[in-house]
Amino acid sequence: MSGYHEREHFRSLFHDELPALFSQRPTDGVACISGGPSGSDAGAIFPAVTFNDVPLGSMMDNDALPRAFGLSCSAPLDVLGSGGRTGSPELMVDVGNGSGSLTPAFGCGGRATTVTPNSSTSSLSAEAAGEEDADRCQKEEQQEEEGDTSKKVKKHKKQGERRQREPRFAFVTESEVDHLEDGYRWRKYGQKAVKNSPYPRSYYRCTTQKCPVKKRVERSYQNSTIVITTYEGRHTHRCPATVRGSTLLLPPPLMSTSFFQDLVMQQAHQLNSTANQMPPLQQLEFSHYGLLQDMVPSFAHHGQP
DNA sequence: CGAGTTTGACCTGCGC
DNA sequence: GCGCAGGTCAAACTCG
Repeated sequence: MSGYHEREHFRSLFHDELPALFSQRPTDGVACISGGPSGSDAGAIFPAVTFNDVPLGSMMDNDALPRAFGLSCSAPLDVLGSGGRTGSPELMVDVGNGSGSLTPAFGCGGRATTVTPNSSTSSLSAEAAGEEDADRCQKEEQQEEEGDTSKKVKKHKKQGERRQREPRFAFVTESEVDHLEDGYRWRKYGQKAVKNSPYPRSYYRCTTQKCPVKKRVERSYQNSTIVITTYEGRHTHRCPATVRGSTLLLPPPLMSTSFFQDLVMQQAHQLNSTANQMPPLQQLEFSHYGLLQDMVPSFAHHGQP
């Protein structure tokens, strides 16, 4: 089977590229990338939650995943994705601090019929960045107190407001198109050349008012057909594509969203309660059509104000 | 004319 | 402290 090699291919891709994406590696009590230098699960066989016919637009609701796994923004979380060339989007989630792991993985059993015309493969990764924010906020506050007058042009921070960096989720997508259609509207606000890469990195912001979500798009310098899209933040609104009525096209749920969420939250709870033990990998095998479609739009409403 | 893109300058964090 | 690289801003520009 080629699946293993494909998975390894993307895993190595992540190891090469994600350090750049996730340059601020958490240190204490946080998760490590699957199979990474931490070696937490270097040889692990990832359990699979399988779904078919995943609309990428739904997956792109980056808010869904942390909630799907019962994690708050501050939860230590790394999600590592890998996938194959044959339209096999996968999602791997590692939760823990190296002393344990919770690794539900989404594997797609082949045909991925996406709503986007320009994607054939996608994967996902995430990071939490709480500690860094604390430091940053402290420094910002300090700067304000000191009345820094060297800022000639602008201040990035709002007065009296702590800036928090949201969790990030990186999709690795094989595509000829840089900016993948994901159902949301984005406005490009910057582009930077990336060191050691011939391809620039583009910065996008959700155009919806007061929506803080940003995303970065860059190509792999190793494989120019691979696009790495990193989402940051939570959408404060529904996916425009969904609002337009696409939800009516979704198949009826065959497994309840709450069931899945409860299951994963239960695992997370188990992990927390056995912090120093290696929890058994639990395998979830869902081949039901439309599981994620059921999961994601529903989660998109959880925790909304 | 409004929305989106481009691009140079500036800010920030981090390693040395 | 300095330099580098990533990230962001905002004016200028383009496009429909």
